[in-house]
Amino acid sequence: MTTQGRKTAAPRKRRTYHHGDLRQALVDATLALIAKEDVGAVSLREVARRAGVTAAAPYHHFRDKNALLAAVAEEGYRALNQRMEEALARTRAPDLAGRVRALGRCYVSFAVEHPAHYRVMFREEWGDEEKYAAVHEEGMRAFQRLLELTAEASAASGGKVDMETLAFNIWAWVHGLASLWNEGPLRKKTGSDSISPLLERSLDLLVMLIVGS
Amino acid sequence: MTTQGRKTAAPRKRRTYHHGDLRQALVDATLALIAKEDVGAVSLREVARRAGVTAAAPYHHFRDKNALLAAVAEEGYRALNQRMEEALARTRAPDLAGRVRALGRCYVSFAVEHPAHYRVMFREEWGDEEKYAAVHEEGMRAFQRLLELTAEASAASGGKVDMETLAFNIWAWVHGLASLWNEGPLRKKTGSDSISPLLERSLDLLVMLIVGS
DNA sequence: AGCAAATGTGAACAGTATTCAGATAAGGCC
DNA sequence: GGCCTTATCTGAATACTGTTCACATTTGCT
Repeated sequence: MTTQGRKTAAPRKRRTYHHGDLRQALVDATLALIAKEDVGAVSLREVARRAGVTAAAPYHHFRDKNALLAAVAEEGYRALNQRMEEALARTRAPDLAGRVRALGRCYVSFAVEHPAHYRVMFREEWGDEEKYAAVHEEGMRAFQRLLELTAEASAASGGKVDMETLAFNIWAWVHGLASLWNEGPLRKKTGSDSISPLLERSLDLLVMLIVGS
Repeated sequence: MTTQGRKTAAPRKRRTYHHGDLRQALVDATLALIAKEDVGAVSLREVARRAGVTAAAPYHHFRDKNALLAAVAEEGYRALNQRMEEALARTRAPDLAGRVRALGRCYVSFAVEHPAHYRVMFREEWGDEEKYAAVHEEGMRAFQRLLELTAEASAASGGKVDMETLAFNIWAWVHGLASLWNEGPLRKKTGSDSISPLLERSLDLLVMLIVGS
């Protein structure tokens, strides 16, 4: 890759031959790398280096580089799910609109506060459900939470719009918002360094659509 | 990367020492590669090989690998712009809703029909406006087209929603739809192999929001 | 204590981006 | 035509990468 003066230093000396919790250390190091550069800039060797271990060691914990990235994605989904759960529990306006707001706000906030995690969560790689079953399961759980809301909305509208279509579109909406913010275009065009103002106005529109359908 | 038996054959013999139009040949080869695998699977050497040239030759046409990808992105934006222009011209229901439909349909169709191009267009890399000015300019042109529509919509609503917020949200919406389709989740959850049905229902919702705002 | 399984090391292989000096062709100028 | 500057391409070199392998070291179980 870039021929910058990457510190090729040997891994830090460990006192013990065995690391202790290499698996998590690798996941953490990976996350740190993605955050600093890009998911494409992650090299297994650099990850191993940061964990204080040689390049071959990770293969005792992950089938290959993709499996390591999948573990990061899985961790991301788990964190998102937990956050969504908390957000729903904490909502003091538990009517439909209030919960839609809470969920949407929570989703976008997560993506914007953890762009590294978020980017890894959406990769074509995880399309193979058998190979990456864990990623799929956590992802499904999040979507399910959304479906519960749109089922209500759909029923309230007398079934004019079916719940799946509604769920797909809300998902696309917030995903697009988060992605375009993280990838740059929106952040650049708004000039702001916080997505909050735009997010709140967007939630207004979103609620408008839901109750008006 | 993968240790599959990649054909490491030497570049095809050319009659002429100079290629003729290496630059475009490289862009085309890159596109073909992205389409077959992923943007991460593009190697400059393989691109050069397919163009029948050695690994160092591309450096006379592009500063580095990123510059080559940027050229692909730029070409993508140009194609999208042209398509949007045609779509607007061809619309036989030129009222606001009709044009929003046309533009949205055209945007998502492009992204779904050219996932390779589309994926390259949205990379954080191009954030540096000075380095990748051409990419930015073409991207801006597309957004401008959208702003014209939302300006009308905003005015029609008596300014209840400002045109930029509206533009951002419509963009996020269609971008999310296209991305989630291309990355897999939506394609998988709908079970369909065409986005058309979902797209049309989504456009219904989109129009509902616009005229109802 | 002893042994099998889990976890680490080093060296190897094939592939990658990028640079550089030198070879070859094209195009303008006399 | 001849000549020379510039653009383009080659080959070899450097420093990376993912992955595999035989082997070393611990740990946990009996």
